[in-house]
Amino acid sequence: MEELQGSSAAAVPPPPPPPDADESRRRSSKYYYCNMMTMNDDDFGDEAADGSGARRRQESMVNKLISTVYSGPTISDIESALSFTGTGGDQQPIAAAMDARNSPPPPVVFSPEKVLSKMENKYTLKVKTCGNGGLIAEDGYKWRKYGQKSIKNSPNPRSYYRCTNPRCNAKKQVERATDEADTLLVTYEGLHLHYTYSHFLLGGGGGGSSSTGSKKPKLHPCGPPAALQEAEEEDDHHLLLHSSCRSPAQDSQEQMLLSSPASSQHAAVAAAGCYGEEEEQQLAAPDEHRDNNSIIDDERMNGLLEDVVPLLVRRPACMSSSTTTSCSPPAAAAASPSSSSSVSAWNSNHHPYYIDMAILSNIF
DNA sequence: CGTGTTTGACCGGCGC
DNA sequence: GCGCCGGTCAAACACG
Repeated sequence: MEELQGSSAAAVPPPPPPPDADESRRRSSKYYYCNMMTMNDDDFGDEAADGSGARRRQESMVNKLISTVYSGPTISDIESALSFTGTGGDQQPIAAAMDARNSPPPPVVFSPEKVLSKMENKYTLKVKTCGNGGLIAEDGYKWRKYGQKSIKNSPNPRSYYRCTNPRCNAKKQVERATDEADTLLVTYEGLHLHYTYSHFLLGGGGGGSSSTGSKKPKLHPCGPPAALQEAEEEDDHHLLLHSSCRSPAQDSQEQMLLSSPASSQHAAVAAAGCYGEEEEQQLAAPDEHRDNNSIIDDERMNGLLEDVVPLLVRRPACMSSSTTTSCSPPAAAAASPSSSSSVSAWNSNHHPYYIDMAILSNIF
């Protein structure tokens, strides 16, 4: 099992200290996670007894689950960070998100440029290559190489990649580890403000990759889940990125989320200026313009959707995993889209809160 | 012909 | 101010 490198540990803000040793123990306990997943109403005390129904209980459970087993920033944290307007201009966005968890939301004075710049962050992941020497950095995004540099004191050159989406500022640097020939150090910077390309492909019948799928798949193709499945079958050490592990059920979740007026991520993206003015208006009042499905389709075509949350938040550790088990839910769903068990489990909670179960399932 | 890669040049930050 | 270094640009090139 690959672990996040020290550099990544430095890049990713460490979780806040646990309130007590017992809490720390429980947080690190898989047993606790399992118990959380099987909690009944009694576990939530007043919240279960206030009569607000299963929805509230689900929200409570989800919030409690996240706040307990996932010490990193969450969707709501990102929202809080996006609306953060504190005077500490140097404050890291993730740190802001972390702080936001323990403080009431500040007044919303939105500044897209400021927020987007604040959201820039770097984190380094250690990625194993596959046996044939190729890179299995199937992170679901499409990268364009724009430079390569030989680095001092390093025998291996560093390659620079940029997301091909013109409205996305995500970048990454790839270099081979000096001490481990089969390991690549991938440094991500910036956010993807769009779907993963594999997400598109799920609905497109697979085969090929994105709009330029006919091109040769070199270092950073965005292979469809089917390709990932094949790769997985070929080599147990292949990496399966969360973003490449989307299941049809996830699509369903996202569509449901997007259909919801309370789609906070939509709001975040729209508010961040990632949509055009017309798009924002349509998002604000979709019923006045067209049905939700057409909106979703158009937005997919524009490549701008819920992926405002960086991989850092969504599950960076997945990349550092050398096994496929860490992504088992989506991987299983991708491998067997018709599997009712995996899909139902993955889609068991139709909830307006977009809880990426891959995050939870890969924490441990 | 469109798209992506390669690679030398250029630029800015930083230390001395 | 100078040189080093990392990051980016952009023209040339490769590929399907």
